[in-house]
Amino acid sequence: MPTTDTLPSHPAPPRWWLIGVSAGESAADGACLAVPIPAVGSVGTPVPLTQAQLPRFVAEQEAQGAVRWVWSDTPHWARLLIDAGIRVARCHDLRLCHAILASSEHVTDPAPLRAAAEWAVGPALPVPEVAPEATLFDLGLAAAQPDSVPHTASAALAEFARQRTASEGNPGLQILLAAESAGALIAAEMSAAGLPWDAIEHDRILAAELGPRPAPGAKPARMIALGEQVRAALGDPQASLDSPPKLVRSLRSAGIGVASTSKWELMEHEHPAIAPLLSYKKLARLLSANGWVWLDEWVRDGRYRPVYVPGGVVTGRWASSGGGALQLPRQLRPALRADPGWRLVSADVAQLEPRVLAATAGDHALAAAARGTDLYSGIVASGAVTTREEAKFAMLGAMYGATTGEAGRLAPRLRRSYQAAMGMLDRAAATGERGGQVSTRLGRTSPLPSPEWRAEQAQASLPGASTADEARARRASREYGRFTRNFVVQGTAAEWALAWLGGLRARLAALPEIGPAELASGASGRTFARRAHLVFFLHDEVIVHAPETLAEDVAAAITAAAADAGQLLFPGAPIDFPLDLRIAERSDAK
DNA sequence: AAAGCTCGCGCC
DNA sequence: AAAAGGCGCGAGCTTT
Repeated sequence: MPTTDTLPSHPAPPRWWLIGVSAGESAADGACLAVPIPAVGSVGTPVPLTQAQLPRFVAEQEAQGAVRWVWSDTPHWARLLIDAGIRVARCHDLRLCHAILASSEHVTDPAPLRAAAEWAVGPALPVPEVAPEATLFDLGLAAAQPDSVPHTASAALAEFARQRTASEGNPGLQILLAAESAGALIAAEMSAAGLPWDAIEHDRILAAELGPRPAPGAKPARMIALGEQVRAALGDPQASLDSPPKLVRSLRSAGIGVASTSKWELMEHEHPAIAPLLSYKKLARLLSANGWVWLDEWVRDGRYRPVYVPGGVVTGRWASSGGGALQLPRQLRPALRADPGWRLVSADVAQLEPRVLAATAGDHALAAAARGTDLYSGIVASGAVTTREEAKFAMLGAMYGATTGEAGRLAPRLRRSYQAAMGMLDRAAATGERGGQVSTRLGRTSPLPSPEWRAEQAQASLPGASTADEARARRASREYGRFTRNFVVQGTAAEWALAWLGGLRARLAALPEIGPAELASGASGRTFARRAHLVFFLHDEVIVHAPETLAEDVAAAITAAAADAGQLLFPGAPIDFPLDLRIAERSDAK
């Protein structure tokens, strides 16, 4: 396998340029300003540009060496560049970075950032501090969020200055801001490129499960047949299977004592109606979530284009909006298919979160268990538990705060073997139970609990509090502790994944473009038709669409980027992040 | 009619 | 199989 061990390092520190809308009186529609920022606190002479001139200007600057583009909102600005075929190496997304800094407990004076509430737009809103003297009027103002951040150059310059001050002297935060911004670029590029999708294979999978595509509004044949079986077994020809409340009533009249229609509960009962009902529910889910309607709406010209929302989850994970990109059922994986002459290079990290836990906590015993490729087998080998399944369940339970059941029973054994890791989790939980904040490795900070949560805790500690008040408050307290316990692991894992993605993007950019002869027929108009590019990212998994001739190089780049990410977050730590790598025409269902 | 809710289940 | 963290989405149903 060819190696890509070293990246061309930046010959000079990146230059900073800010791009914004020109707000001058004489500014025509679409007039922009590019403002050089030669040093902290200084601003060079702005360059006026039309929107049409912008891509070329950006490309010229990129050609002269590393630039970091500062802008209000990546989807807004990157789209112009991507459509013009221009790739930027780095950016600084003011909206996303504002969200991180305004709520970070590592920023000494967040007040100027919090006062600039016009930048607090989007899903990763910091929970506003509610001062005791705040009036309802103040709260109303704080709650009224604008639809988008300001795009003017002057507003962006002011916000950038606040952010520089806030992150000064904190290299962790600076890495996080860079990684978050790289993620925003990648999300925009992945939406533009699309995930190569074989609609015919998708239809084949649907037809095999559901029967041929029915007329609009009609139920597929297999669902009709299963529905009849269920109704016959229940002895209730009118039973509705699509409304949980009605279905519960039908099941109870047939003597099946369920309180809900969840499959876990259904599976506990022996009745001839159960098996066909579970099959029916599975098919109904497939049809409504990823059926023919989804295919028509989301797949065009052989590409599925989901909308990713970087920073959409408080822990730093991405969310998605529309198309359900983060919930694609494994069943449909075979519909992911490379273009002719291309390959899908897929990689996922084996047990990312426990590895991150071992590295963050500096737990040598857990790091030793992770030494091989399978951390859970390593835990078994250490003698803490007896089977791999037990190890997995106990570890997930420890990170999620399980107290009962099998995971709760196994917890003490992990606690003995991995004191540092479990101690870190317990401290994070204790902080959350008190209503405090915790932070990830690089400094993303958990939100404060809501004012209602605080009121509930305060109520329970009053002299006249009822036992019910106390029990409710304790439950809410434990719940928040489970959240902060998980936050430190999930959030740091999300940072590792962002660093991996960002590093991979840089390495892919260093790979050659393919020549016109290798272009797939009909592909010349596509974005990224000539180079290996990211097409999918899901928490601990990436898929790169690559020309066949470059597939091995891409695999090496993915591996090297994973090693880089580990060193960036945990320099010198004795932990690695092994990958499951596959090069194939189709993504397999695993 | 639209908006908002819960349920259930897909992903990690 | 186990029930513990983070999500998005569609369907049904209730409220406005």
